[in-house]
Amino acid sequence: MSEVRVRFPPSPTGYLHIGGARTALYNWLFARKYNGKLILRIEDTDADRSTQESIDGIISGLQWLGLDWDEGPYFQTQFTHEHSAAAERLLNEGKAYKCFCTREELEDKRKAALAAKQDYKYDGLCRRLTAAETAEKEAKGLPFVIRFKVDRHEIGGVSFKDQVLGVVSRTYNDIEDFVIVRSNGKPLYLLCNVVDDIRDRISHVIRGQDHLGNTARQILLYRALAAPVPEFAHMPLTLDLQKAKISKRSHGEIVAVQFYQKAGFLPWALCNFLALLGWSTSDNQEIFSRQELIAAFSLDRINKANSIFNYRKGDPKFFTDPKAISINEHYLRTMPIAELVPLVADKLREAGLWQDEYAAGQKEWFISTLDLIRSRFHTINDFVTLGRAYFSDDYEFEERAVKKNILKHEKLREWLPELADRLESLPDFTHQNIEEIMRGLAAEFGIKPGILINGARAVSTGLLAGPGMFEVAAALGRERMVGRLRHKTAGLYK
RNA sequence: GGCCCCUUCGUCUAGCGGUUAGGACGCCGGCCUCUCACGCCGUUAACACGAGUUCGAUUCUCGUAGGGGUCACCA
Repeated sequence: MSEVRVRFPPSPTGYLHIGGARTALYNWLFARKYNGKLILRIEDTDADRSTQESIDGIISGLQWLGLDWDEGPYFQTQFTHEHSAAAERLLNEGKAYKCFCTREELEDKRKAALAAKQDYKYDGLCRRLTAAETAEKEAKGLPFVIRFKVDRHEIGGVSFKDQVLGVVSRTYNDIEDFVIVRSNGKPLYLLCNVVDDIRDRISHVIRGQDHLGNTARQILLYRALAAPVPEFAHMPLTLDLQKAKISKRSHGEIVAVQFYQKAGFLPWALCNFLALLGWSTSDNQEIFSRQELIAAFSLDRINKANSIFNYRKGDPKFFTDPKAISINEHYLRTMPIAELVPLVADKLREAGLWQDEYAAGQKEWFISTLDLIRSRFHTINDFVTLGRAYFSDDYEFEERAVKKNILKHEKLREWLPELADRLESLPDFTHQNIEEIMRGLAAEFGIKPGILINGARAVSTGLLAGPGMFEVAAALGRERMVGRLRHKTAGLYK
């Protein structure tokens, strides 16, 4: 294979959504696998809808995901003259023509065709204009668009071998003379895209299947411009549970990459999940490091069928596709703890819970505490919510925890402060010693150890569930543990 | 409606003529246990339908149905 050059060309009309991110990811994987180049090109020709905010969002989203590019960002509007020149060239070579039909005329014909249940395609009225007629209309100052002249003499059509779909064909008859330049002189997407891909020497166009219908027309353009036609790979689309294409408009932030960033996802976990949405290996491996995924990725193992992004609106436990969550959890508890530390530190800073000591004198404590609590967390946000009691004395009490583990046993009001006394006098505050004390005390009281243990957990962390209590106590430290048992217990009975 | 693409458990998927149709997530159950997770073990659940080709079709072909995409002077 000669030099691999692929591109990701978002139009900056909204945030980066997961479908776009997946397209970017597949392009990135392909480029990295073949030591090629990934080009980022912002397709901002639609001035009305393009915004700087959107551009910033797309770029920061890609950066967060760790998808780096080699060239760009280029901006399509920077090359308007090239697009126009290409149109001019096609016009001069007789491969395109000026069309003076008005929108109204076209609209009427379209409606008439629709009413008669006929398929509408441009009838080629202006294609049949003589040079003199064209000149005359132009002299009158009539506005015109430029249409590409689709070959009408040759039978057959355009066909290409899609890297995902296989051979895809379309007859010339099904392709109308499409507009390549607006009446205001601005070139249209179909042309711009091809001209840019030619200039950027794109070897593989990897994009969504929603572009499948554009491909035949674009191939015609490549040929007319005497440029080599790239390989195409059309990825399946991502649909929602109702099988509608996911979009920013109808699905909101759940499909925005930024949402996952805010929700405490690990960027690579999201990439890993996205990679699996429409692609797989023959051995069904599902967890991949970067290097593994780059090595394993291939276009021909991209699934042909659309996949469904499985999320249930309004279910807090599954606020997004459960598989995405489970992959995130997997990384959360298996990734090297050293890599997790800075990510959690950022979240703690945002929440105002960070202390510089965590990176200095208490570094070892900080690391081991994260390690202790991470196995039951779903996202890194959980460190500042469910994990709050480890970093602050100001934490909430879960109602169920208080009810079930405190109020149910009236005597805990005395037992827990007593436990505090015992713990305070412990020579070494290790979890083994703590266990000995707690079990011993429970025996003295003649109660099941669980009552004392769960009560202590509820008071010291505010939660119903958590890691083993003796380790929790050790992590909290003698001072905080004793203090909480002593001073926070009574208040819970009010 | 025209054109194009697609169709295996609820979801993501493996399978490329002969399999008890496999895995993952979710669900449910169990083990572990101070709780909840983790981990481990197990259960539930699928080849859209109909013809053909074949000794034999989930797999190949053709229909039907269903789904999706696209039909702009948006990208």
